[in-house]
Amino acid sequence: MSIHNREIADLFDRLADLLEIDGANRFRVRAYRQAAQTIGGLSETLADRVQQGEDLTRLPNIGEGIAKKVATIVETGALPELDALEERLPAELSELMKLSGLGPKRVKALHQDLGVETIEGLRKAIEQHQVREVPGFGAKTEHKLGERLSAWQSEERRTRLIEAEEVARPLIARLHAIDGVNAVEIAGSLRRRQETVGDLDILVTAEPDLPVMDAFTGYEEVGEVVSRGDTRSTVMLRSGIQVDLRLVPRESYGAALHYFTGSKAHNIAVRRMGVERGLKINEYGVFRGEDRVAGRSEEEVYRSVDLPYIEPELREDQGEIDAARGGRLPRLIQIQDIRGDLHAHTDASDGHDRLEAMAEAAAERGYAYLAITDHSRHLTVANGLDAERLADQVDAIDRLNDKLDGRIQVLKAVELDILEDGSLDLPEDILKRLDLRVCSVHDRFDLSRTRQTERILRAMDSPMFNILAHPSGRLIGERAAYQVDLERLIEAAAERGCFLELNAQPKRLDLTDADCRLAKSLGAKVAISTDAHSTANLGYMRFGVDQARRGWLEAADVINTRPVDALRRLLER
DNA sequence: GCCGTTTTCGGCCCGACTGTTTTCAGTCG
Repeated sequence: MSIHNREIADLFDRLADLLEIDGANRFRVRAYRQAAQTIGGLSETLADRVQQGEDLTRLPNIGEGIAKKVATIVETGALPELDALEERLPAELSELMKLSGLGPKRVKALHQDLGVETIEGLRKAIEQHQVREVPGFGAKTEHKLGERLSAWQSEERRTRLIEAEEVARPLIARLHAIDGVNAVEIAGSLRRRQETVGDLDILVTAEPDLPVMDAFTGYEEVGEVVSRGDTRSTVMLRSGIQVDLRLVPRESYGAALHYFTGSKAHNIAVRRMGVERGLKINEYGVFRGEDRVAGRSEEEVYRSVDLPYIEPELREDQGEIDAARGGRLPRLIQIQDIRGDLHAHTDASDGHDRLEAMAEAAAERGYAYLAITDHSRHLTVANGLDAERLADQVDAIDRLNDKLDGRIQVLKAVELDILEDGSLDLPEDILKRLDLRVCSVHDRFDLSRTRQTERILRAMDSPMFNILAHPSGRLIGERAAYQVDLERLIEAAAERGCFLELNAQPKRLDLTDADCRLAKSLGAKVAISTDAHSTANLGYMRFGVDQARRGWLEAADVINTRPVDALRRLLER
């Protein structure tokens, strides 16, 4: 099996870590990190491209040297330069650098002076008060490191977007309530709508001398005040989420929002464009010499480097700057473009609400259609429907549609299990009575990549197959994706006139942003669906749309932006 | 180590906060 992009990127990240500890040229270190970022963000499988003899130097941040190293990794699975370095420096030192407060210089000092090689070794050194004796360290640093070490090991996980929003909401409200505060904005990865966020970044603009920092560090959910200054403070909430607050004057709003939204790589790229134009871009504005020439709005910042506004979801330095420069930015899909939901359950299987209630709720959202997709018989834990019960539901939907009088169309559908041998869970005669069939894998996640891929491809061969639901099966932070060749599935879907679901459940968000880009590049269209198990769940649609935006999708790339007639035509195979 | 409508060599984003320092290095975002 070929090596994943993520694994290649990790090798370069580890190489960068150890080189940094070793005191190598910092720009060389950065080059490896940038290469790792490029590789990690690719939607195509790099190993396949290498094997096809493709020239990797076409990729940003990949030159002759790194291209050669990638080829070696693909061929042998190893990076010789990293192996050589690990002869001299323990590999786990790069783990130590992940601890907040420890960078390359301090890790090197701990290693050289105390012989610390592992996390466990650091713990012992702290307990024996050896760390405070190392030059550059002191008792206070030692104490803080000890505290962070315990907290860090108990949980080191990113927070899902929906939970981060819930944590942010009351804090935002508290800051808003301060008299004289102009704006409170969520920035960072939450604003970029990344599926998980590491910390929360909040930007405040206010008149001078307001008690903003007091309100922030005094918030009742704060566990530890990590740092506190006049313009920037960091706290750790009791929930384990770190929050950074940045306070700037009103005229810096746009520059600060841009700076604080990131991503870091995007900011660097924009600032570099500034340098080329003789401008200095920081969080206070855009400057030519001493003169501020822009910074009130993000648009101004972009305009100063001759770029159009770039949506936050695109700011990953994954080609958006080039696209902006060339006038090729996508017109990202918006929530208002969505005309219906194609995956929803009722209490006939494992949903909470009745058919009528689901239809009403969808109509209230302004949808033109809602597909009812209860589970099929094989999924017994979800009370899956057999042919008979499904036939009853089909009749019930017909009656309901008559009653609804065109306010919304309820589509007759099913979420059909793909069985282990690739056959579908219900006979064709009942499936033919449906408007569409959403198909999914709910068991045997352990199949080999080849068998899992063939299983789904075989299912797609059936003319009954319309949409592949939650294509990877992952649950963010809980369950990894099953092994499958998604690229082949996407190609197959495009060839056969099938579609891929972007499941909008906040813990699924399956497809990923990179998968969406891959689907678009291979000409496959996507259905953004909530997989709602209650009327409230229909509101998850916005998370799916956000993920699609991160995947550069436009309304035309998504089938449930179509009116119902056009949708029906698309579903004919 | 990468990169170039100025450049194939000489640059490489920018500032805040902390702790250990007597003026700044290290770390972080």
